[in-house]
Amino acid sequence: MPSIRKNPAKASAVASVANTTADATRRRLTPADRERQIVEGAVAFFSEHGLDGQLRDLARQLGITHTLLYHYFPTKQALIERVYTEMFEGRWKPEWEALLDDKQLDVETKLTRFYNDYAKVILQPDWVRIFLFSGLSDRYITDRYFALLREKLFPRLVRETRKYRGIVSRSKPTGRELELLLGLHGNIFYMGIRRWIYGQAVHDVQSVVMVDDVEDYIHDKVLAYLLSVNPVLDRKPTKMKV
Amino acid sequence: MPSIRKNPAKASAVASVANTTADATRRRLTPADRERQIVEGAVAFFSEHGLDGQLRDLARQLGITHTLLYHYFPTKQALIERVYTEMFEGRWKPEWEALLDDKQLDVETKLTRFYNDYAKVILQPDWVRIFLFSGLSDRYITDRYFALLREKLFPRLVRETRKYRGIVSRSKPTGRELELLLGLHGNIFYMGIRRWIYGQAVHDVQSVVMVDDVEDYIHDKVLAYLLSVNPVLDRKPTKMKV
DNA sequence: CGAATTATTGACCAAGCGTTAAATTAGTAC
DNA sequence: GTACTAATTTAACGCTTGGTCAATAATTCG
Repeated sequence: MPSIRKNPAKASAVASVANTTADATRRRLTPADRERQIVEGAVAFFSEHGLDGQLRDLARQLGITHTLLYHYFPTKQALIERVYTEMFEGRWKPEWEALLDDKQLDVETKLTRFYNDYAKVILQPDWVRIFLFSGLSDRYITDRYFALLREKLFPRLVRETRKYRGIVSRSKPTGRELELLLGLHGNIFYMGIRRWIYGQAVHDVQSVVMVDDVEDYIHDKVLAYLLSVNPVLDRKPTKMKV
Repeated sequence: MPSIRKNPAKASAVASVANTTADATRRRLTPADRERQIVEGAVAFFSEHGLDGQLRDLARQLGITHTLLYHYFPTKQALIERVYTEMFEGRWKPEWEALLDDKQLDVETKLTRFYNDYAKVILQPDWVRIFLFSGLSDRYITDRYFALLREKLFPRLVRETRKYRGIVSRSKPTGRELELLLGLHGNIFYMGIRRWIYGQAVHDVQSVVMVDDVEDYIHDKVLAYLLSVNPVLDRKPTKMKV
């Protein structure tokens, strides 16, 4: 076997893409570091190529061989699940619940603050794309995540909305109540879809920036939701013939 | 070669799944029929398994060999593009433009009627799923489709919204105007996402029916949009410190 | 420095992929 | 029936995939 380590320079050149640390010649990271690197690389990689992306490509992107991945994760699915828990379960902030439960703040303020901070977490390419990839395949993460929302978020938002309307009922939310609420929720998520799925910033094709305006837009959407909630929910569902 | 046509019964048994016509033993369709069958099968298949789905599986689902697909479509991509044009380009109704241009009807009626009919076209599993699959991969169809919307739909909706507000300006829509409008648009599309991507009818986990309520929900959403458009667009974008 | 540890690699496998070409067989016309 | 056409299948190629395992070499510790 005349293989004398073909060309270490090539490998590290590729590795430098993912390597945050400057040292490009270093190999043999400590297991903890390597594992971190793999997980973070996997997030970016799966986000772009989907969960069907090839491990060899991921490895190449990290500047390692694909077999090394198997040293840290027994199977591809294990790596994927690790990505799931790290990205989604781990990013839910309990303080959001506290914020929505706060008895001092008014409803508009709470909703605006919550969705602004929430948006900072979920309105990111990795989050949005992996979430949809999962929804389109086995729904492993979307199912778990919606269970989380149904338990910790939606009841609070329904309660706050009712408080805003001057209603104190603790009864099961109606279909229209939830539909309107999910409208707001999806409205905000749709900003991410447009940007990182469709690649359409739409409101201004030139400046894909939009970052600065996002808080204003979210405030707009919360306001629009609250403004509509009374007239719409009081409306008789007169079926309009089409 | 001792192959005496292994087991024709097996093949046609599988075929019967996709075969609408009763005759299960028939093989050798006319080219036109076979091509239709392939395209329709491909729509359902790609919608479920994504555009990376295997041709062998599609063929099996149709009860034919995968090589026969190549007799009708030179390459997999050709088949996909055929699906694209048939499903998306072909389903845009020019009458929608006429409806929105109608000078007799009031804005609320027009928007409600439009989105109700539009929803009937796009709020279907094949449409939503293939659209997102495309957005997550090469964006071939989403790019083309958004070009369509930007040309034929959004300007009309902006114009109608302004008419509703009592404004006649023909100036380029502002970011907030479009953001609000796309909010409505995404709001409706999000109903499809919830149903066929997340598998969450959410408003009532039991009855995944919802079909009857959809018209009411859409009317709600249009109403909510129109109600919010004045207060929101008149609001000073005072950056709320968070 | 030398030995032990273990992170990392190269070669390999079986299965599955899109695609091509030749063989077969169903339908049709005489 | 026989011959012709073309729809359909069988067979096979080249490539990629997730996964395995023995060999290699960087690091650590005495």
